[in-house]
Amino acid sequence: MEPVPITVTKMKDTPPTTIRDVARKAKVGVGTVSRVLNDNPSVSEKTREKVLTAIEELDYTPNPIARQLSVGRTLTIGIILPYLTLPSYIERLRGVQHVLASSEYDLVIFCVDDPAQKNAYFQDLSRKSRVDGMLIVSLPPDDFQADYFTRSGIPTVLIDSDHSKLCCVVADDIEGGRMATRYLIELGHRKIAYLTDYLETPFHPAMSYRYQGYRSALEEVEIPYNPDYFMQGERDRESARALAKKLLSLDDPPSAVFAASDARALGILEAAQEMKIKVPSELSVIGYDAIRESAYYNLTTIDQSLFDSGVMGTQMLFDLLTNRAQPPCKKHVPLKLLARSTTAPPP
Amino acid sequence: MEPVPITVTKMKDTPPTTIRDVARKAKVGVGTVSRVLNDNPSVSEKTREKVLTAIEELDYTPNPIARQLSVGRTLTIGIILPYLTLPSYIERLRGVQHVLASSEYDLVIFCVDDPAQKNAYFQDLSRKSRVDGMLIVSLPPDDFQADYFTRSGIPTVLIDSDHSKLCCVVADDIEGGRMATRYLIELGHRKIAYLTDYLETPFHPAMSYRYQGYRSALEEVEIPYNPDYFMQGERDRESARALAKKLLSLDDPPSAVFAASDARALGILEAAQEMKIKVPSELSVIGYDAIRESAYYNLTTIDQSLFDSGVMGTQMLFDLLTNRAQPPCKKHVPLKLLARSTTAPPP
DNA sequence: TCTTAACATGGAACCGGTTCCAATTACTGT
DNA sequence: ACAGTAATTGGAACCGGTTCCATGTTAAGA
Repeated sequence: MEPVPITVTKMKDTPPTTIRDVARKAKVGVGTVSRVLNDNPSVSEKTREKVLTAIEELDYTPNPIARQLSVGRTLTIGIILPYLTLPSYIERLRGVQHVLASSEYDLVIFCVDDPAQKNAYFQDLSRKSRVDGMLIVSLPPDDFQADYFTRSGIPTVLIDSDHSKLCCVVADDIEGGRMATRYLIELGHRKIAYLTDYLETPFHPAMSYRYQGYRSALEEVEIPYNPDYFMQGERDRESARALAKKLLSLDDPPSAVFAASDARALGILEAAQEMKIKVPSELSVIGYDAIRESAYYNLTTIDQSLFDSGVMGTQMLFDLLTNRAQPPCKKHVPLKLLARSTTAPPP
Repeated sequence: MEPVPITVTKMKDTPPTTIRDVARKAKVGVGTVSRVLNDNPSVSEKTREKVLTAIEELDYTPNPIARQLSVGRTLTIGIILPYLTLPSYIERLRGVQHVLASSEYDLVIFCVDDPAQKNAYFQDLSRKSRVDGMLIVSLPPDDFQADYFTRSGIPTVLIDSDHSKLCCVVADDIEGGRMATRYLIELGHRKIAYLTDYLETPFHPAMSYRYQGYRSALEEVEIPYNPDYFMQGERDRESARALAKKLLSLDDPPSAVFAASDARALGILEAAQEMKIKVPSELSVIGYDAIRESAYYNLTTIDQSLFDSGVMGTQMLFDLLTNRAQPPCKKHVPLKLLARSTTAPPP
């Protein structure tokens, strides 16, 4: 139908304008053109004018790759993160993005779908795509991999995972678990259930730390641990709902549930609703993460500052890049209990 | 506390190994090393062995930037998309990522927070970060900007927006709106409300196309348009809930609501629940987008294949890159009505 | 055994910038 | 007017790869 746009094809074959073309046109040396491009003050106003005119006339655009090669920096940072399904990853990504937007750095993302890919990225990344620095979200490297990062000389920051040799930004998950449990205890609960991931095959260990916090808070006030109140399952809402139903059908059901993630907590709320159990008067529910949706349901939860963790990680990476910091170093993101309306004293 | 890891600093200053170092060590020419690196068959097994050993011993990693400069390709594609808050953007991003993961291309993302930034990216992008191709999600370029993309020679594909000069992957929003409305009509509804964004200041025009589809479906069966049944508001769930309450409190409330997005539809479901209006027996609700959550609530909705649109856009971009296609070209993503359980004949 | 083609290899030139050094020009003070 | 210093400027060398061409080697064919 439409005529093939010949001009486009022609343009592609035109050799691109280089800095030497500009220099020739402006009758100056390439060095001078380069100085103009980089706002070097030692260029006279007259010459600068000439060069700018030539640039304009030739519609010249400097080639960033060539620049990168000669200055040795790519002005790019990479981020490795799990497949973008969970809101928590996205929230952290947004934090990273927020800091980068006001910098001159670009962000290239590597999504990890499966463990094999994780290893591939971890061990082979710098070969294919040179970045000035690297952020890794929620994916703990093993010793060998950590060593690779150190050795490769690429500044690296872990967000939401931990390694003694690297810089990292983590939440104190033990403390978070303790915080949530203590809050329920303070409200007067003693029958407190815990709903979590499978601990034995942890995707990453945060869940088991939260569990430790839970156990320790119980011990503090000498509430005996009741294995019936401990449930493991998939990380999605659906399976949490099923588990919660089992839990609430016990002969002696808990008066409060601590869910290791908000997604699960929402599943519990639904189970309660279906079983006509009133929240919070008959059952208290506390979540973990403070995802956006949690606000919407007025879920009491532990806010682990997801967005801020992205911000902090990126700033830490900048500190590494400018030699204001040296690995290893470790920062904790602040934890905050958001007491909303799914928790109350027991009946 | 911890001793400063001196080794790290030392490493950084070590000049990196180059292809010439390898050539010297293996006692071959640089060309040969390059051929080994690129699996060029015209290298004898013996020489290849020698080179590989040298690479191993020197722990050599080729510099991708240098490679990019000489081959003239960056193996990177860029994506411009709105701030990552809406699930629909993320879903499309995942589609893009899915295709890229099995390719040799990297993805660099540019998030647009505000209109000024959009313009900045649109007009200045190729200067700072050379990419081989560009994907643009949901952000329609004006004529000037479209021209810039054509002129710059960077293959560009629009996803979820449209321009006569560029390649694009779009959903037929008029048809989608018609589809949803027709479905309600077929169920027997005649009092059908429409809940949408503010149409007069459209972030992008899809919403108003859906509205056109809605109107046209009504006309087909000569149902007069009732302005009371038309409501505009913010794009979030909360405001949809408020609007829905107004709508359902009318003297003659609608028997069905078509929401221009799933987020809104969920808000409507909540409003109905609060007002003790049974869905679907007393009220039918249909959404748009088929976000993940919608499945969870069994929401009837129009599936506009968000993930697939990312996939298709990326494939189209590859076609451009390999000259298998020429702009402009246009593809429609398939639309599918997901009849789930929030719709039924009117009472 | 000699010719010829196929194969393997070294290395200069190139990609398009930056940077540094030497050379030129402009300006200062006496 | 002139030395001495500061401000500009040109351009070669460099960043680290790829590619092409000329050359040397080997194997096949007559």
